[in-house]
Amino acid sequence: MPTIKDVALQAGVSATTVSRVLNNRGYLSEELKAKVYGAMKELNYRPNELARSLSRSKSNIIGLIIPHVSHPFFGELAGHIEDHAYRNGYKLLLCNSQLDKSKELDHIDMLRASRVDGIIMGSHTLEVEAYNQIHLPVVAFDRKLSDDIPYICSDNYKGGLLATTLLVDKGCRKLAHIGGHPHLNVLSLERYRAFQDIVEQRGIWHTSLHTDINGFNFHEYERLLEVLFQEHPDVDGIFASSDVIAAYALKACHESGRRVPEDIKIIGYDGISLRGLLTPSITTILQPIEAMGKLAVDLILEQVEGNSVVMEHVFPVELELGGTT
Amino acid sequence: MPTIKDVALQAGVSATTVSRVLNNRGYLSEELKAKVYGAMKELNYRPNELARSLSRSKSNIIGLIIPHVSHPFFGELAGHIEDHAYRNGYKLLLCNSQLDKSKELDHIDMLRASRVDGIIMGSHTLEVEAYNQIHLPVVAFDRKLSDDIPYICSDNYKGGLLATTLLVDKGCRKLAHIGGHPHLNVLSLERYRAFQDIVEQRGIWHTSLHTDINGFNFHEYERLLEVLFQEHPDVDGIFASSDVIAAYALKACHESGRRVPEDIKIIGYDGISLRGLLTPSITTILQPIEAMGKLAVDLILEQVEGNSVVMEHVFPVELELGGTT
DNA sequence: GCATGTATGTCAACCGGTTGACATACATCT
DNA sequence: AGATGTATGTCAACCGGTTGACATACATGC
Repeated sequence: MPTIKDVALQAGVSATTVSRVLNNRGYLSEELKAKVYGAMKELNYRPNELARSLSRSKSNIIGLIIPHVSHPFFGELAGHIEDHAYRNGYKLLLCNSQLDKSKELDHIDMLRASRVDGIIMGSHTLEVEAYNQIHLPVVAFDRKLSDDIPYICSDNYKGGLLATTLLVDKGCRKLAHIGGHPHLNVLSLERYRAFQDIVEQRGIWHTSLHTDINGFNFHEYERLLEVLFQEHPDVDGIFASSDVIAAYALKACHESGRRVPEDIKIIGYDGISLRGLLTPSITTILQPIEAMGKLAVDLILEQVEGNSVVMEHVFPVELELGGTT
Repeated sequence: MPTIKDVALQAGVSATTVSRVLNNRGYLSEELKAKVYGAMKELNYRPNELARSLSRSKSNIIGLIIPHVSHPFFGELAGHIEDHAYRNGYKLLLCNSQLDKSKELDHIDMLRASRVDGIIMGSHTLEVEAYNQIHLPVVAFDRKLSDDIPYICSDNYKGGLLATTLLVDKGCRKLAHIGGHPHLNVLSLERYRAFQDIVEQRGIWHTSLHTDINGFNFHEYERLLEVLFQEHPDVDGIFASSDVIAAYALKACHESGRRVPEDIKIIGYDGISLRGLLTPSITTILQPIEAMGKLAVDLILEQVEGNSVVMEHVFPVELELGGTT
């Protein structure tokens, strides 16, 4: 690959001048610019971003750590993040943590070594201390990591309220909740808190199952549903904390001869675009995924520019009625 | 962030020595290593990968260009590629082309400027010439770009054969094929060729619709199905060139009161893991997505190491019977 | 006639590592 | 005693850009 010196030679100017043209600094005649750009084109020259990043101490790379891109929710989120980063001249380094602590730590280390300008954490299986030592712009999804790491989430409590209320109002009397492990300190647990508040307040029978709602091991969901129907065959309403789980619940109902929504009702959470693909389409709580991804990038950029940012970003949720309620 | 000089100072050795320890070059006593590693730990030091990459002329980054990660097939593929790249000490720079020529070109340019060690092309909307000018290790999915760019695909013709034969054998007499645009020079068109060969050979009525099978605009699929059922309400078999399209076909059938598989049969292609989520689960042609992603990374690594590689990699496909046939 | 703005050039330091060349010193082996 | 292996050090060049300092020269305005 040609270097700036090759371009300088070709154009008959100095390397400094080429750099000036490249960065539009100082006085530059149209003539000179044409000459330099011409030489670049002839040599098919691209400035070495590694060298630029090194001398500027800025890589224009954002790191993204999520459980796994193959999970529909995170795939969509990652897609929006890449789109928005690209529009702002940033590149995206993608990391799947697979919800494995050592992998997540490795990835954080690697991103720091790569001198990314910031990290978006969609996975956070570690202790808060680990995140405080990053010393880089960070944005977290769905978890408050510390007082100076901004976080983005949907209005989880409200979403849980809407979902549970709908099930109860539609006549469900034996409710099951399927959500994340309580020991993971994520904000989506608020959905469960809302569920509990409603069922207890209305005196409704309920049970709750826990799993990795952001995991990628979909077979676990199938087993979970099996267990649920075995232990509580007369459950008539399920609030699943992700659309993927809701989809598996729907499938389990079909396979066990339960009619949805007549015998049992199901509501999910997330609003992944694949929700419309199912029959019946699942009732769900919509999170504004695109806006959330876009904001994550913006919050990194603001921090990169040294601006102070608001720490808490709660996005409104919306109930979307489908055919499962 | 501390530099190698800070570590050297802290450990009371020279920067060269620290670099030696870091890269395990020359004679090093355990004592010295302990001293240097101790200093690194104290300072929370991470070598600057930008500087290393620059001086080694090797970034350990692989670029991946796909239509969009939010498309389930490419999300899964990207997931496996990241997993395997990570295991080999490589990082992944993710790019969504959105099947837009200028975006794809921009991304190629950007990856070249970032001095990635290789590019995996899952999107290729440009003319072959554009790819020949990359002058970097490249691997393509589902398209032969030139004589020296290795490519990976499934046995498309065989897949098309299996799919079409199944529909015919199960009694379908009015077949529709939904696949990619013929002007895109992709190998998946072989699926259509197999379809044509079978239906013509057996003298079966057929029609064909074209769309961006790798696109992300799922609403287009809905419109397409609407058109199909309006123009040919008596179609009794659909071969969709992706599972996502098959899923939309299934949905359209449900909504229009068609019974699947009694009134109409559907078969997809890809074998995305979400296929099991639908009811009935869709019959499909399985591609070994994980193995294909893994090979893409391996082919880049082989080229990076200067080894010659086999150019054509056709993976076997498998028919998976679901409930839609 | 001098200040100011425009247009280009050279030189060297710097970003943070890597690497080859060379020096030194001690231990061991023959 | 000399060769060889082990262990560390210094120095400088290099990767490919960026940037500040400084020099020069011509045009224009007052």
